[in-house]
Amino acid sequence: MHQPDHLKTVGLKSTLPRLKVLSLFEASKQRHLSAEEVYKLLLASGDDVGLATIYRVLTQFEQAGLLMRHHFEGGKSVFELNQGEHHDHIVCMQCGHVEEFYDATIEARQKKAATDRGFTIHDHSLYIYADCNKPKCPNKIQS
Amino acid sequence: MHQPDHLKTVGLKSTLPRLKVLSLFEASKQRHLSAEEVYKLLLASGDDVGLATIYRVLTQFEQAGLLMRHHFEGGKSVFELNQGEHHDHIVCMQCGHVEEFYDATIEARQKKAATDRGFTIHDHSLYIYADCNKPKCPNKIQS
DNA sequence: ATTGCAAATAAGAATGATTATCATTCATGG
DNA sequence: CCATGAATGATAATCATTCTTATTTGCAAT
Repeated sequence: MHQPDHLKTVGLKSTLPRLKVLSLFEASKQRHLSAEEVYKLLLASGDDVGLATIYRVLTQFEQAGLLMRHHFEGGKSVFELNQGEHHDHIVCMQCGHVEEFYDATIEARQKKAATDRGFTIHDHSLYIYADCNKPKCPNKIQS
Repeated sequence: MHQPDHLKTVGLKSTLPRLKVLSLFEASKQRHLSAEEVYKLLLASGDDVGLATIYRVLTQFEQAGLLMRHHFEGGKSVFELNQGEHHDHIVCMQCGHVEEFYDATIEARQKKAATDRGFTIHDHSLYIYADCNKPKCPNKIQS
């Protein structure tokens, strides 16, 4: 998926903490992780990386375009691997399950809404909050 | 705009702090206010309401449907009067200027995206981050 | 291999937003 | 008017995040 020196190609030195964080995102079943979750997962696998470093590295990865930051409800940021294609999110308010979707019409209408008002669009965030109605939905938010 | 006992109709006692906060939103030129801003504006007009009360009242108003809470970038919540019609927001990243818009197509496509995946939609948030390109844009975020 | 220095790290203090606590005060029904 | 429960305000607590600082590391040039 990544060359060992992929970090260098984005202008970051290949340090152990950064490699650990990156491979965690590549290996994890959960696409969306918060700083706290990354911290705990690394701890659990024996890699004791300071929480401050996690925050720094996540921010660096975001700036480098490796990760994408999302502000879901709840005041904490979650990150996901930026694997090319843009998409928006549907979040289940019961179990926290996240599904991604992309709708070209929505994208186009957004651009139009912005340019019609003289704005130059930089970015946008669209989150749909819903119930997933899955039988497996544990009906509680996973922290 | 509001009957004097409008608060009662939503199950809240008509207390001074609540009336102050409500009329601030009704009077203010800025539709979007944070807790801190409400606090300072009330202070400035001689009404010394505790910050904790502001937070409490804003949350109560949100639950009562009087106010709508938004999570813009920057980690703090902003509130606006819930005056019926739903709309989304374009936020200028330079000056913080906010404009509202409504696009029926976007709304419809969102509903479709959710139901197509078996979700029951509860709510959504769509923020477009952009440059407003206004000559008056002071090119810095207003805190 | 050694040195030097910028970059990176860990630890914890500091910050900013928000919530919890709790004694006091207030609003409202009777 | 008065009791009673709700609301308030001052303050402490909490939570996520950022900053500070001392220390360590990467790595290129000796």
